[in-house]
Amino acid sequence: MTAREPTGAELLAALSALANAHRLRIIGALADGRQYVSLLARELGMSRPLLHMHLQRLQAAGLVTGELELTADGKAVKYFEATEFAFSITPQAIKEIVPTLPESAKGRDTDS
Amino acid sequence: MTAREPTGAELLAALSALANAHRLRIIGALADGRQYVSLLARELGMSRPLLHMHLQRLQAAGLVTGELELTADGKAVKYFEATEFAFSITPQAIKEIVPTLPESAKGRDTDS
DNA sequence: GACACATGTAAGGTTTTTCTTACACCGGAC
DNA sequence: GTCCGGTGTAAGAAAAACCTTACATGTGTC
Repeated sequence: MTAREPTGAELLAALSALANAHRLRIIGALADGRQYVSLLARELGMSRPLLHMHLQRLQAAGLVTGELELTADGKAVKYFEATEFAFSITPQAIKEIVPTLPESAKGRDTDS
Repeated sequence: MTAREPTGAELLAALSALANAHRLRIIGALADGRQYVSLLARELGMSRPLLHMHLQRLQAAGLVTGELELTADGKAVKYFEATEFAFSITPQAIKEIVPTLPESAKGRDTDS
């Protein structure tokens, strides 16, 4: 089930996206199933624009996916759901992805 | 071997601490074994004060531990090592720690 | 038409994080 | 004493993240 080991950039993006209490609650709320933005905002007690921003951040990291749908009565509603990610975070795992981090070639030894 | 499931605050602190390329490299460098600050700074190509700050952040999250030692020639050197943390990050795991997040009782819907 | 409810986004301010520079201390070697 | 290498920390600027308010769109209902 483990799709593929993430690259350094991907892991960093995921960790950054999850390093926020609001976004953890969003993922927690979506763990059961998909939900649309306005209702999710009411459930979580946050403003729509704020939720929108956090969802963008989570989607950019590949942690959630959004899909715009049209209900029977013609309303446009955007449903989000959590992707089935699974990260194992250990010192050893981090050590292995460090070489794939961006600008990891930056810390060159003293070439002077 | 899994010591104990982290609380929401602990997980959030760990994720926040790991959401940084420098700190990932620090953990990666310490995955092999302990090292002292000045040498680690040279290896990673960053200034001592900056490394000091990042180590403080990692230590505050419980991801590294520091120990001040005196070498045979009387120098005071501070060694850091990575703790043996292991986090499994999945939507379901996040859902379970959400209730233990600080101020999680804030956005509570009208229980009615 | 006005209203309710869904979407999105831009502007702006506040707060947090990040990083550099500069300073302080201690102990051994020259 | 001066130099070197280790420690720590404070001040302040720069950058990024966070959040609110306000505005824009569209559709169905009254």
